[in-house]
Amino acid sequence: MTNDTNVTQFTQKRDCSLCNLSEICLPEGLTPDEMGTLDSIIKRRKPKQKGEFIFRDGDTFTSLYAVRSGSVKTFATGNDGSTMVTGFHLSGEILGLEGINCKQHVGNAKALETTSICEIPFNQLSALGQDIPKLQQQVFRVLSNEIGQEQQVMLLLGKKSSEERIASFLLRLASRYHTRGFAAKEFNLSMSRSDIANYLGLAVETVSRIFTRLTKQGIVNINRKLVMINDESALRDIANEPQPDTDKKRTNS
Amino acid sequence: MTNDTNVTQFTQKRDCSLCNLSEICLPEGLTPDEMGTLDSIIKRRKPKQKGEFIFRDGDTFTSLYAVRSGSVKTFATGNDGSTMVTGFHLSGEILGLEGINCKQHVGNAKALETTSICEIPFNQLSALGQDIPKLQQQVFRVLSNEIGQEQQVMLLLGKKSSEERIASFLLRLASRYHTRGFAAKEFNLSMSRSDIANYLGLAVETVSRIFTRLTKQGIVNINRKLVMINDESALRDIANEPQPDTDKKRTNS
DNA sequence: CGTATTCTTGAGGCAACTCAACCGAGGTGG
DNA sequence: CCACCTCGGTTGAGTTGCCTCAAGAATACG
Repeated sequence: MTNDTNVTQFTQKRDCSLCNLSEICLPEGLTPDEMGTLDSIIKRRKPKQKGEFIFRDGDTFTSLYAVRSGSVKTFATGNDGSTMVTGFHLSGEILGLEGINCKQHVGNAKALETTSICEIPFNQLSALGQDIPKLQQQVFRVLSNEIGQEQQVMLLLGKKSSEERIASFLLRLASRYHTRGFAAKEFNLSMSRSDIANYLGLAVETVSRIFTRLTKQGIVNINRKLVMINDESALRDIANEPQPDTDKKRTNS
Repeated sequence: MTNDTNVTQFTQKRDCSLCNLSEICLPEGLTPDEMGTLDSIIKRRKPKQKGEFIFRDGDTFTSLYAVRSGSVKTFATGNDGSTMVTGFHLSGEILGLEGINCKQHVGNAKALETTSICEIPFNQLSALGQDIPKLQQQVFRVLSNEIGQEQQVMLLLGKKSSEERIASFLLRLASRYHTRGFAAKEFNLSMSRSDIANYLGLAVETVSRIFTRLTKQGIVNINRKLVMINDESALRDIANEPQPDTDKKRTNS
């Protein structure tokens, strides 16, 4: 869990089998052979620079996109031109799932930093799914997972206060970084305050205020883009989320 | 309740091919042969009465459930015991998609009225998907569609005012009834005000107030459970949603 | 450097919530 | 048949959390 790897290896390993994300990405659970077949359809283009689009609203849907490194935001553009952030995506996550239904992307995806992407042509993936049951299951699983995640966000947006939203957001980011093998207690926010605010349905000022409040309380330490979580338990309290079961006694009081 | 029509034909047509929902449900686009194969795995149990559960939070996931008639609400139960409505589901819609990922249902589903359900064992569906490409695609499509729908709700919850939420909600219901061949301008709310409020992230009182306000303005006519939409265009204005691309302009104001 | 952008901080207003009372339909039982 | 209760829905009054507006501070960038 070091940070030195920020010097992105351009000479990235091209195969899924060599990618350290294969455990949490699409290939999870495939045999080496199957993974090789999957590999053969995946296109790996040159990394996107910050601000570049992966796809745009209305683009014809042809592929899913897996984030290999870096991060991406997805957002919709309202009829009035306003933008509405619908998600942030870290390495190992799949983008573009909304497009399958209508063969057209609904929303935009843009790199928040230098980001490398694996492009997975969907027709070919679908065809492979016919031959490799486990792969079909994986696609189902990824789609289902996305549905579950979004329901979580719906709950957050519908029921939680501003402070709860921020706390949940930070915890969720921490947990996702942790899953990817990065430090969970110290990480960088690759998105702006205004992206965060937009995503959480808050005003920028509110996000800023709560960041400073939580910092003053010593629960976290947020300075510019750098987040340190000092008291995860307190944060979880604020977020109104159950403590993880690492601790034997659950909700004694 | 006026249950005269509730004496539904218990002897309902059992085959997808005879179901008037086949156009919008899972079998959409399958050949008669394929539909027959799909049919063979579908279990049709006796209808659920109002208040009965289809599945509960934490239940082992084995099947998807298609609403054949009636309506269903899905809801999560918070750690504090509070309930949070995550969706309403009409005929032709598929429930339980969130469960695929972890082989366990996340949330509850409960009939809002007498409701008949087709149970689709997922392992068998998945296996059939291997043999019937079009079926695999359909499952992908249904999952993707759910993702898109949920993103819409996220937007609604994150950015819209109470009035916009109500208007959107009514329009969406109308449109869904329309798709199912029911009248779009006049329908029944099978869910309570408090379910609606909970779903939309509002207080019951707010829902009530806006219903009466919209009624006084003549835009709709909401009396008890019965909704009539008098001025769809105005409602769309309030919802801040684009007018449908109909050649004839309805707004002659 | 100067300018632009992002972030922070403060003051004030309003939309939606909470609290509380009332209404009306349905159901129950005397 | 009416008295009573319950429960969902409506309405009003007062409160508040978050937004808006405005201005200043910090940082990025050409």
